[in-house]
Amino acid sequence: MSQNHILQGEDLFKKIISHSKEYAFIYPSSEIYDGLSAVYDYGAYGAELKNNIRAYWWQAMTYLHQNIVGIDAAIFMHPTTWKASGHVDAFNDPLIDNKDSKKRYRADVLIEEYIAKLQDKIQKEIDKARKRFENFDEQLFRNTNPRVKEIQEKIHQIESRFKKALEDNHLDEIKQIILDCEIVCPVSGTKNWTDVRQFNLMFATQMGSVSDEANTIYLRPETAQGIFVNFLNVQKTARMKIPFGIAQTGKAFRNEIVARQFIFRMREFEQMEMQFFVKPGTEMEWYEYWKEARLKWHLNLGFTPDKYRFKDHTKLAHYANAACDIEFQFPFGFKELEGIHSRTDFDLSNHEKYSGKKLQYFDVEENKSYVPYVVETSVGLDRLFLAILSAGYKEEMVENEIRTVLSIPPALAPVKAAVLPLVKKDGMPEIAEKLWNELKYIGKIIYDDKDSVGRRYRRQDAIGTPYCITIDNQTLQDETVTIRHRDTMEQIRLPLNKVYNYIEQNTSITELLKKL
RNA sequence: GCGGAAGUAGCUCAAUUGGUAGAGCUUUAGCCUUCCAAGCUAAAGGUUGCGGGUUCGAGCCCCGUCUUCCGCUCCA
Repeated sequence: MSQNHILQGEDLFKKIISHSKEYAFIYPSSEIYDGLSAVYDYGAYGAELKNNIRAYWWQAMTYLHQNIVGIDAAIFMHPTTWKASGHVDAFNDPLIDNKDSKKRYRADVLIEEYIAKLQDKIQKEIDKARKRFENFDEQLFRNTNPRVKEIQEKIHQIESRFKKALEDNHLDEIKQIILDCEIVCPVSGTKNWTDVRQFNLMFATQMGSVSDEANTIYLRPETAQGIFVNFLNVQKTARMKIPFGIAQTGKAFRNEIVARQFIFRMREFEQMEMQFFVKPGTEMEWYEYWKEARLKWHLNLGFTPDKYRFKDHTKLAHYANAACDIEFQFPFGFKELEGIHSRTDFDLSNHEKYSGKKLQYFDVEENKSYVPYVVETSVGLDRLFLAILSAGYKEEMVENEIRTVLSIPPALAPVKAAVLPLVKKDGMPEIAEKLWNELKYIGKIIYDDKDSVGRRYRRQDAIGTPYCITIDNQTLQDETVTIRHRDTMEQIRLPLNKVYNYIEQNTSITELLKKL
């Protein structure tokens, strides 16, 4: 009998990475040139699996809801988009490292903390004086006390230097301020600093032939803004009434300081996002609704529920009033798979402000216009891909041999079935070819007549093919074939003319959606 | 970006003190085979990540660089 070979953690992760490459799922980008850091390409079966995951999401969103429609916005967007969204400010951090403690800090935070310390000093002087004098006049004290005046002057100097340095993007000057103020590392206590470096998480490029500042555009760091800027277009032309959602899948780009863990954090990645527009005040109900709906969608894939959990955000982003993640147990621990955020009216209001265009909805029931609130669901397609691989990868002992099998949902499997003539003679290949030609409209079907049938079964196990159809001696007599199941290795016998429906039913995304 | 470890065939790994780059699996072609990686024959696959240096001679030693994994850090 079979015995599970328990794999976890780093061992499992390494196996998945090499399995991905060996079986045409994922390769490092531009590998013949040594690869490109944190960029990967999807191979023959990887691309199929990825397409299937995307289809499962897209159909669940847009087919199963009357009030959700999809769009496909461009990656390039007007530069002001990213000012309105907050990405220009929030994604621009001057960072500095202490060489002794190896700790990294935001240079602007170090300086601000130093200024705060000076202000504490002034406060102490004031508190002391308050105790000493009756009829204490704080303003007078501030204006006259030489010690306080001196510190106040220093703060003023640093602030104006700092402000100018930030505006001019003068990183050397920011470092000089840190040195001049003799700011030390809280951990090592030394002033042994590296240069200040700017980390902009957005990739910039030029549009048009002349490269100057004005032509700088960014590769989108999230797909959501393509939905927000199209809010009115979609609402009016697709005739949507609140509450309604807009769904989109597509590439996004972030110049991560550290991008790691295989395809978990890549510089180029694909998001599947749905922005749900609701009446202000009802957002928390919808937030709860989507939390449940999204978890259910994940659980419907059939992996054990203990691999998923919710994690509430304690520190909320600048746009959110509630946020949580659906975390998945990857080989390297529980990590974010999907984010569900209540984004308030932050994005739409800001786009109103920056564009000067009204982005409001006229509610006939309320007889008034308002800026809708937004509840967002955002999944990383690549992360989901990795989740499915890591949950599905198994090594079993079968008669003292290791059987490697990708136990992934049949509806998502890159190859739906393999057609195998038991031997390459007696007309079996001809029947198999004919069957392949019938089945090919279902999805990717493999024909294989090389090597022993056992070996062919194992090859299909390794890429997660749920069904193997074998044409054998009995087929020649009664037109039945065996269908062998990937997970149990058990076989059933079926008439040739029933095979199409059997495979189609058991591997269709539609059937998976019906279970939701 | 810092620190640690690593990089040899598609995959997993060898290669004595610095002395002719190998094996298993996989792949391809064929033989034999009637249900779970069987056997036989043959073939393919490498500028040892890349670039320098030391040496009569470098996969091995030194320097640089790229990539990956781990730990920090970062993740609106």
